[in-house]
Amino acid sequence: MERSNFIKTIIKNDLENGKHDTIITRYPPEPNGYIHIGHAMGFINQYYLAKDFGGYTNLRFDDTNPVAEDTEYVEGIIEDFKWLGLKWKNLLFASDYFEEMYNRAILLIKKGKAYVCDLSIDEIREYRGDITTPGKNSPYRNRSVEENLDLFERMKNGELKEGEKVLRAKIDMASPNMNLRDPLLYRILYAHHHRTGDKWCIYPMYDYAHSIEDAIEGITHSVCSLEFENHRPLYDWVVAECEMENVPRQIEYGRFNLTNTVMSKRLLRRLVEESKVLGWDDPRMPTIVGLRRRGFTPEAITNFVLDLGLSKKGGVTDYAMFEQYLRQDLKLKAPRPMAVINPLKVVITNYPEGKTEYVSGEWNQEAEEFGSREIPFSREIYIEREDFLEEKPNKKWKRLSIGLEVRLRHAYFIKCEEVIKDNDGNILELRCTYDKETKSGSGFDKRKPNGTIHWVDSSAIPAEFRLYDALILDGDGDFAERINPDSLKIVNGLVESSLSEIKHFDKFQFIRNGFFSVDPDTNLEEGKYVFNRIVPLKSTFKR
RNA sequence: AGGGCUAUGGCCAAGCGGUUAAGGCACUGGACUUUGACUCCAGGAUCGAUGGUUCGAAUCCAUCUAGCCCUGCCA
Repeated sequence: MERSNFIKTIIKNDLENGKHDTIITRYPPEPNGYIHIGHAMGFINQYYLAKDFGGYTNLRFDDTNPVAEDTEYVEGIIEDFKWLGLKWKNLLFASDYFEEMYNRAILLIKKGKAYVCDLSIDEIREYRGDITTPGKNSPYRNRSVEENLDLFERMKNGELKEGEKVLRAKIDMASPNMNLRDPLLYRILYAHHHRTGDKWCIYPMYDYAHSIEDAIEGITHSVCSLEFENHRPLYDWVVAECEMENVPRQIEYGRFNLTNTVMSKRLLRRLVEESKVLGWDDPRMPTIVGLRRRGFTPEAITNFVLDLGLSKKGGVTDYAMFEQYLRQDLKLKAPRPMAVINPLKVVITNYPEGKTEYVSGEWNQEAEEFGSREIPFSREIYIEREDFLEEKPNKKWKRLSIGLEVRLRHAYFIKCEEVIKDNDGNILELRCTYDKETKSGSGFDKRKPNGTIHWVDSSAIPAEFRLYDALILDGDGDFAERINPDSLKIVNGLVESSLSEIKHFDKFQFIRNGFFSVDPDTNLEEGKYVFNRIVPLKSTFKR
């Protein structure tokens, strides 16, 4: 709890002043789609806000619009939040309170604070006025309490058609805050609700429902994003006029965005529907299912969100910051085997044919508990094509070139003697010699190699590597025109044979290549190995 | 009669009248290195602008500028 933010300050004060003894927050997703990292940020913050102060959080589905919502989504959302390691005291639904909301609406009517309005949707819009001109009172605004009660009853009983009438709060048609111009409280909807079925045909609107939900649950701090700031007066109005016992305080924070991606359900849906990505769980998607498949861990996401902080300013955070949290998380957790993504064959001419020896390599030199494995080494090996240039381009070049000697990690120094090319000049293979004296671990220090490169031998397993890049390119303007056509590259390479028994979602740091996660497309029986690159390693290498 | 909100180095973000204005990411040097990784060291802002209050202001006041949100029977 070292890092402070304005909401923590508020909570701390409320605790010190004795306004509250326990802090209760809530996260209220609408079950109408998949959640993304922006939602995760919301819940993670609410969760730790309460937890850090000894309180708790409720997960409450805001299911007041049956037209858009579905049980399928609530299950998906729960699964995603569980995977993130989030915990909630109560799993609730706005629909749990429909009865209570209905009763409070009647109270409002009796107090003369709400009325049934017959205006059509277009008329309501017209009467509302606009930003600079005050609205006009609805001609139905002054109906008697008895008439309102009767009409509202008939709305509830299904005696009216959709759109025929609505229940409205009686506040102020001239308010500069549009939300206070007699906002709608209930509308008629003959839609099947995923939980209440056909029991109701009137459904409460967000502003009315949300306030009551929070109050019923005794939420102390109702945290939401900035766009609800203008709704706060209405939120407070509902809580007060409905005479709710608990008075929650709504606090708004700025949402965060990440560079090189999009964070809106609408846009994400478009990517899926227009087949710009393979689905909601495409590893390029910022959805939780996407990030998970890509290989991001709950710890990396949580630490990132917590360190990001919270403010009223929102903003766009560098994707690089997010990547760094993944590297930090996996640094000591992932074994570090060798994989060659773009193989170039190397024949070690002075190594005996048919011979295979085993060299020892620790799985992770920064985490000894991983131990080590024996890596087969033989006459034919493969190195990364990018690790060879015929001529050393500059003094900084720390890889292989003709006449140069490099260390094969965990094995021997090899020296490039000859390049074999086809008729078009493409490099087919390299002929090298090795020096038996230089074996790793032998303590050989007579010469310094030109660098250390990774390799695999001919027992390596063919594998598919999926390399991801920014989904959305930098720039302004329509995001559709900034979709990166090269956000996914699929290449075929090799991984060392010790990875034969991997499981889906296993994570590795392939030496010098980056962090990878085993994709669920992997099928060992079929010999199909698929690795997603989560993030590359940082590099100061410049050509 | 429009209202609400925001403004601290490239990006997040602490700071709440007296600090050499935290920290992370990014970037640039350098050390180390069997990953050009990791780790370690070094490097940058006077706080949107302008006035004012004060012995003293990023922190208080005024004005201005820029950006975001609000006119769904969505949430």
